[in-house]
Amino acid sequence: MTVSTRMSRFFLKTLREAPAEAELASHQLLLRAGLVMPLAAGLYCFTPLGWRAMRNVEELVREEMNRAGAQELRLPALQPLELWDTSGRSEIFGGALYRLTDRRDRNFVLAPTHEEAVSALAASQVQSYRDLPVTLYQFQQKFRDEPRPRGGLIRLREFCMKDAYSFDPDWETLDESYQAMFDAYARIFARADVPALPVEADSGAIGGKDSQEFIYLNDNGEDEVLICPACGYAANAEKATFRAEPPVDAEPAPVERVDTPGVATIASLAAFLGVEERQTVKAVFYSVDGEPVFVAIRGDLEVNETKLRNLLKAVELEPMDDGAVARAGLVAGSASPVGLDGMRVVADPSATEAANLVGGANERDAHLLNLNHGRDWTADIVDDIALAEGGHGCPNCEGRLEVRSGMELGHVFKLGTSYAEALDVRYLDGEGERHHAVMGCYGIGIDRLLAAVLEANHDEDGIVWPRTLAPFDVHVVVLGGDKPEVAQALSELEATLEAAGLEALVDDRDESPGAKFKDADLLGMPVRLTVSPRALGRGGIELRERTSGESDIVPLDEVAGRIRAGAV
RNA sequence: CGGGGUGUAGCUCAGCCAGGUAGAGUGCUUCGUUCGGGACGAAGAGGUCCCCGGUUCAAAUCCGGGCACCCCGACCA
Repeated sequence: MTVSTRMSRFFLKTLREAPAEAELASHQLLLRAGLVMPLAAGLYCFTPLGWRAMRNVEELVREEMNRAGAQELRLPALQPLELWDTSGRSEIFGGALYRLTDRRDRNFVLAPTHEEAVSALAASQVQSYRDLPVTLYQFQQKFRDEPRPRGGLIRLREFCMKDAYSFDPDWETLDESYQAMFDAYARIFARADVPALPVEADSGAIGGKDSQEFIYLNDNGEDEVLICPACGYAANAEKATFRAEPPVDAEPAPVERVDTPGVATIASLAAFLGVEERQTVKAVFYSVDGEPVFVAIRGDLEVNETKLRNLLKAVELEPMDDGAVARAGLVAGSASPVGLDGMRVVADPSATEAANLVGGANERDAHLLNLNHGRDWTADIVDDIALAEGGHGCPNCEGRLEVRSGMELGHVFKLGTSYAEALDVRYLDGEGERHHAVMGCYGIGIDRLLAAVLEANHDEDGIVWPRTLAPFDVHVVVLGGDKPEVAQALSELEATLEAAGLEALVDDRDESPGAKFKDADLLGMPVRLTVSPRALGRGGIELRERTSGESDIVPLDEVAGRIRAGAV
């Protein structure tokens, strides 16, 4: 049973102008339409109208989770710090983790995510392979002490996430659980009218295998993705690989020292010697968990710090400051992996596979010609640590990569056994042998999805809600409400809508017609019904579609049917 | 955490340079008129000029310190 909501009594204020703080379209609309009110940086109050929208987004996600066979549960947001020490993530999360103590000085955290808690729960429940596979999910507030919340609901310090976790007996069945979630995500974003592109993503230092993000390509996004228009390859910049320019072919020649006065960058070195940047080797220095690391990569490429961090399983990784560089005996601008002592050397294959590269001599204003890996220097670790950039070759075809920005709306991730090991999620197989469960995790930021829905569904007049997410099915504008025939028609209309299960927002305020129409456009319900002497004189109610702007006079007894016909 | 910007009525902003009664539009209240795309008139309510300190006879305004918010960057399972 539904009851229409009277705007004269509804807790809602719209704004004629957007507050100055808002830049993104979604942020402006959220404030102008009165869906949210900022309380502090990264923290928002949802008004009754905004909360209806949030609940609809949540319900859409819930339907698809249930359809995919996941089971809803609820885990606490407040958790003992000990749990996070057990998994090792109190350190990994660092400053982003909200910490607090209780009255007995015991340490707690406000959970930024729930792998630990769900694993602890699974550990207590899962015993046999008969208990698997299982996928559990919840809607829960997450707390992250973000250094810079931004963009309205785009990056928050407290937000609602739908987080799901799958537990499988092995990697093969995990593939199925993962695919079920992937498919559910595709349906969710399609139904929410937000175009989301699945891209390969970084799986982080915690281990794990496949990981994909659903990215809404948008100029205001925070994430960079590389896509190949030719074959459709798409990957987060943190993860992307590429086809580098081939090295210049040459037979190894003897090392030769040259004076290079004033040369301290790859560009100036290449220009000075008249060679290409890909014929040089670049040195970059990092402080990795307190230890200096020398990174060598071909001169035309940049280091991907995420790849490097994962490779070294580093918690803290930052470029070395000038003082640390000097203390390590390195000469910035002319550093060399040749004769380097007491320091780990990590190299990208681009630097080890090319012959006769130009590199630093470890003294100011001098470089060495014809450096060859294996002969003149040797890296401790050789692996892909190169950053893919726009214009690079696609790894899968002959195309060229393009850089686009986008918002991460969802993330699906094959975690593996790391949490199962840390928190002891084990089961007995058919032969009586004990194994760790293989996990996957799957997240969607509900608030951010709501923001993306607004980014993707608005025009110059305001919001254009997708039918599935609109806070109300219809927006009824009442004109001349003091006239008996209008009051009579309105009351019949409300009864009709109620009987049809349609939720209505009824603008019965004492406002001018223009003001009501403007608000109806701003609030963006899919259908606007106008009850007025004029429309009644023409034989019914005016029905106007928000999407097309087309309107029609419809007899009262056909209104519900018309609206339904337009619905999915 | 680095760089930039902004803080004056619910909202958008002016006033600050050059110290002296705190303003406009919009919104809100009341009355009347109006009634199909943010109507008109009249009367009203509404401010810790972000905070603390200093200079001065006098500070929204000048000086010092802090805080908050926004944007860019760093960071972001």
